[in-house]
Amino acid sequence: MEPVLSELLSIRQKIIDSLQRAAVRAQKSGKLPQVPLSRVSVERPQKPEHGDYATSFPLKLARAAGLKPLAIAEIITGLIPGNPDIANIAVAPPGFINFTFSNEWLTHQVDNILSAGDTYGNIELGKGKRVQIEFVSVNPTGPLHVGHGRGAILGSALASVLNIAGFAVEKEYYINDTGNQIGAFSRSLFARYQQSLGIDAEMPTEGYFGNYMIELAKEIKDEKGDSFINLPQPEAESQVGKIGLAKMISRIKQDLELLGVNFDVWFSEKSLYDNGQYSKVMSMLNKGGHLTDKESATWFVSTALGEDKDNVVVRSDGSATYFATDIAYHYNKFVERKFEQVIDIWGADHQGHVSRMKAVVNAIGIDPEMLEVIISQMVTLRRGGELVRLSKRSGDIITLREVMDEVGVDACRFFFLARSADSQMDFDMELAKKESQDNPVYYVQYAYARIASILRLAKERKISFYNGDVSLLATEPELSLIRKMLILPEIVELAANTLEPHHLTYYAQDIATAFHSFYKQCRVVSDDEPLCKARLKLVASAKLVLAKTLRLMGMTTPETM
RNA sequence: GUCCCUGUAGCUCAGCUGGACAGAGCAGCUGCCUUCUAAGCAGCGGGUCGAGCGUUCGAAUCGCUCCAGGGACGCCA
Repeated sequence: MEPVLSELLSIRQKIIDSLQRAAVRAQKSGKLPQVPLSRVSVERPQKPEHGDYATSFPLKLARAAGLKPLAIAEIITGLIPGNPDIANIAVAPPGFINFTFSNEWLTHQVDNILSAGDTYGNIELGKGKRVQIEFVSVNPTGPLHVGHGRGAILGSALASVLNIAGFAVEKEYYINDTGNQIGAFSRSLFARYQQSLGIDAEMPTEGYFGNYMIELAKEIKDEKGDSFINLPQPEAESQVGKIGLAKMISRIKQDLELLGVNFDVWFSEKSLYDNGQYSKVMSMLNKGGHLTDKESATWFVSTALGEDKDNVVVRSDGSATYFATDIAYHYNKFVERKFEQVIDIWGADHQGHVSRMKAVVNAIGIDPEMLEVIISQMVTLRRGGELVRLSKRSGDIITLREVMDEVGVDACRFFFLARSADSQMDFDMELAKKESQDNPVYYVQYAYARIASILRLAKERKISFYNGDVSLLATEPELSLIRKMLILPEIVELAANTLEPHHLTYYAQDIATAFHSFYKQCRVVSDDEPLCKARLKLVASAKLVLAKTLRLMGMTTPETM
């Protein structure tokens, strides 16, 4: 599908170009001294009276040029040729130039949005660049909790944004299916399995004590009977562990699907050993002089790359650390699969891992800039103000599943998405439920449902509006709504550039506000047939914009509420 | 001790690639349902943007120093 070039982004570029050319022309004619011209940028003014776009270019130029900013603004403005799309170009103190779209251009965008349809909001920022985004990647040794939910929602929304921003995105879940914790998991599960058969088995001290392990063991007992107790213990642990692991993974998959999160690839850590890539990258690092042996273990010499300490990659017992397989994994991403950009979303507890991972990426000859790590900060779960522990190893936790069941998937997604990954968040379930009446989630969806209701009525009355004349849209609420709808491509651009999908939630509320206000002030289905048709076009285009935004956030679009 | 994140209205948070009098939701207070959904609209009140210094024509935004909260510093992942 070929993305439709955004009219908004192209008119923005035209404004920038016209400013640039006017400045050059001013210099040629001697009105402006020959000083280096910085790159012109335009921004969106906060106040509507300052127009649709504004530049502070004259202010930036003033010092070097030795002229008053206002004078420069006047000179440049005088040299910008007329454009029917721009109704007004105004100079404002202390030296801004403000541009206001013409109503003709604005209203025409309604038709543009309608013809773009589902592709409205798509931009060509990524130019097909191959991006891998890896997130969640929770050890399959326990159920997902709310912190994982946050990462999952962040990752899936970011992937959607990057996708419509023109990147070739691949979503991946890295399954830690080998190593220490899997061993502990298997031993714990086998102990629980024996217990479920009435055998007095002892849980390993490093084991997983959550109730889900007891249920899991019982499930295996019910399905497979007592056949495993006759095997030698290591064999039995391994087999029971394998079954348990598969069950855990499928449970995680189900929870994520319920949350509206899915992956293109489920990548097995174990496969890195099976296909030899782990040994390959280790010998590569060794050849590069990045490894050293001391205290009978093998270390990655990160101090040589500016880190404050070295890190073990192979333990004295010969087993690989988590860091070591992560090196192989990133080698696989960059070298074997040739991703041009890799985004990892990790929890706050992995924050110390970032710089050594970048160092190692550098050591295997990859520009560390190609690896982008987003740290999603902690979620503190509360219930009526009381703190709920999140530790996976100790007993009972509130799972993501329970939270989803209690507050609803849409609300979950919106709440988690509404905060930037950088800030810790308190998630009080009682509050989330209590506030659900006056929730921003419903506010946005309600706007959508109202739109659907209008279009239903129009259909009932058999009003066809394909030939509506959008130039009849002239009142303030109508034009404000159009202006808000136009921003979507810029929001997509912003979210993709900063990797911050939380902007979407604020945009969604903005557009809902503009619509609710329009709805209150402008009757759509009426006897004034030409106006009715024009407004139906506006409403239909608003539906597209709202649907697109909600879908990007992974939320549902209810036709009625 | 070192490193990372955060500190903006009573509460939860946007804004932070410097720009025009600091924003939203919730909570509080006023009004508005004979017409497409009042889960809505219109309005009011509420902030020394943690503190200080600096850079700049201009700082919530950049730099430095403090203070406070959270997290990380394992041959765990």
